[in-house]
Amino acid sequence: MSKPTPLSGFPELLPEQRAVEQQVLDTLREVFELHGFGGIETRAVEPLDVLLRKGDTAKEVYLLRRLHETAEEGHAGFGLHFDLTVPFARYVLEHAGHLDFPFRRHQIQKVWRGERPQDGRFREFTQADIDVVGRDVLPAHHDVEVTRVMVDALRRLDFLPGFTLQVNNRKLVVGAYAALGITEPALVDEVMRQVDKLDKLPADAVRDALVGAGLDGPTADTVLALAAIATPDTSFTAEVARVLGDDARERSPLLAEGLDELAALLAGVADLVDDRTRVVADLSIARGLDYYTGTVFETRLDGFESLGSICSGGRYDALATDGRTTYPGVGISFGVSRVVVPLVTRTGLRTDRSVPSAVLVALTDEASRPASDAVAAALRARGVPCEVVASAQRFGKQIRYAERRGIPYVWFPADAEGGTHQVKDIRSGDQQDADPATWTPPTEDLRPRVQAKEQQ
RNA sequence: GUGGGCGUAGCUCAGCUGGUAGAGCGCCGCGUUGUGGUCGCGGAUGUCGCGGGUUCAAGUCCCGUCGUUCACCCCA
Repeated sequence: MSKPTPLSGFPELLPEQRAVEQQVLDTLREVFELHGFGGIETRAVEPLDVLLRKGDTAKEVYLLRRLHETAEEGHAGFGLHFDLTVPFARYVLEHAGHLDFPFRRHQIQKVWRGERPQDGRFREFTQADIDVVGRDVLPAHHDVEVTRVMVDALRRLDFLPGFTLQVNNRKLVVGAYAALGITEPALVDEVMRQVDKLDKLPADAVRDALVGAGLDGPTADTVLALAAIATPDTSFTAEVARVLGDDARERSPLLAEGLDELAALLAGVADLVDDRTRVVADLSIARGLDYYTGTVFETRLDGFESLGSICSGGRYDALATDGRTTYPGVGISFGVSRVVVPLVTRTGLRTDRSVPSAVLVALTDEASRPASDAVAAALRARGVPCEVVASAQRFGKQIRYAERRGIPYVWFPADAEGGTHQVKDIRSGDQQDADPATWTPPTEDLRPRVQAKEQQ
C-alpha cells in the first residue's frame, strides 16, 4: 500500500497533541461531574427522520448504509448524528420512564457533518455538551446553573487563551421588537438574522438590509441601537430603558421577563468572572437556530476570533415532546476540536513529554532486564508511570532516549555487585541514591503538563 | 456545495525567461566503547502531493485530482 493521504476534515493528532486534548477532556468531565452532571453516550447513528425532524435539510448528514443493502430494505435509513442535542432529545423521550427530572447530563462525543472543512471546522469533531432537562417545566435558575458549570470548566483550562461568554435572551429581543411594533413572526426572524450579521458586516449594511426587510428608518435605527448594547453587568437594563423608553417593560411583558432572566444570569455568574474569564450581556447575539426560546450563548476566544463561537447553546422550551409531555431544556456545547486542533497546530501547544512515563528505567545489559523490570514494577505499584528502556545501549544513548521523549527522570538500577540504585533528573543533572520501594517524583512531574512551544 | 491562494527533505523555506534538486533546523555516526545537553568533524535526507498533457528537456507551463487555506453558506 502506498503512503496514505490525509482525509479532509478528519483531523488526527500526534501523541503530544492528543495529550493536550486528553487533558481538556479529562478536565471537562471532572468539572461537569463536580457539578453533578453524569455522563451518557448515545449511539453514533440515528434514524434519518430523527436527524431531519426540525426541517434542517440543509444539514449535511452522512448516511450509514450496508454494503450489500437490497432494495427491499426500503426504510428511512440511518445517518451519523451532526450534534449531540438532537440525539439527546431522542434519548430523553426513549428513556423518560427511567430518568429523574430535572435531568442533568454531560455528553462528550464525536459528531459528523458533511461541510467544507476550514480552520476549526471539520467533518468529524468532538463536542462536549451539558444540558438540564425538565418535565413540563424547567425554572430559569437552571440557565444560570448551566452557564456556571461551563464557565467553571473553561476557566480551569488554564492553558487556554482568555474568553468572553456572550449572553442574550430571545424573550428580551422578541419582546423589544414587539414594543417596536415588529410582531409578524417571519419579520422577527428576518430582523434577528440580519442583526446576527453585525459581527461581520458594518452597521450601515445591516441597516440597509433591515430597511429592505420592511422596517422604517427610525425603527431600524432603534433595532441597531438595541443590538449595540453590551455590558459586563446588569447595567444593560438601564440602557434598554434608555433606547426603548422607561415604559417599555409595561408595554411588553415578554421584554420584562427577558430582562429579568438575563439580569439574573449575569448576577449569578459574577463571582466566576476574572481577567481571562469574561461574561457580557450582548444584545446582538441572536443565534441562527430557531428552536431557542430564551437564553442564548456564544463564546469568543481571545486571539482566535476567526474561529467564531467556540461554545454555544441556549434555552429551548420544547427540547423534546411526545405529544403528551413536553421536556424543556437548557444546554451549552463546547467545541473541543474547534479549540484544540487550531491551538496545537497554530501555537504549537504540546505536553512537555510525548509519553506518559515520568521515569525511564535504564538497562545495564539484556541479562539484567528482569532487575530493571522489577524497579519499574515497584514504581508502578505506587502510581509512578514508567517504562524500561528498549535496548541496552550506552547510558548516554539511554539518557538521550528519555530526553527525546521529555521523560524527566532516568533510573540506574543497582548493579549485580551490590551497588546502589540511582535516579537522575536529566533536566538539572542531579543524580542521587534512591530506593525503588519509596522514591516518588514531585507531584508536578507525575503527569505530562501542557505548555506552549515557546516555553519548551 | 460555490469561488480564490498555496502544496519542494521530519520542520521552516529558497529554487530567475523550462536546462543534472538546495539552505537552516532536526536526525544519524565519530571525537567521548556505561552518563545526554555544548563544541568539532563526518553522513543520510526527497516518487518536487498524485495523474495526465505540451516540450529535445517540466519542481518550473497547461488540465485534472487530492490535500491545505481563505471567503460565502452554515455552524462547535
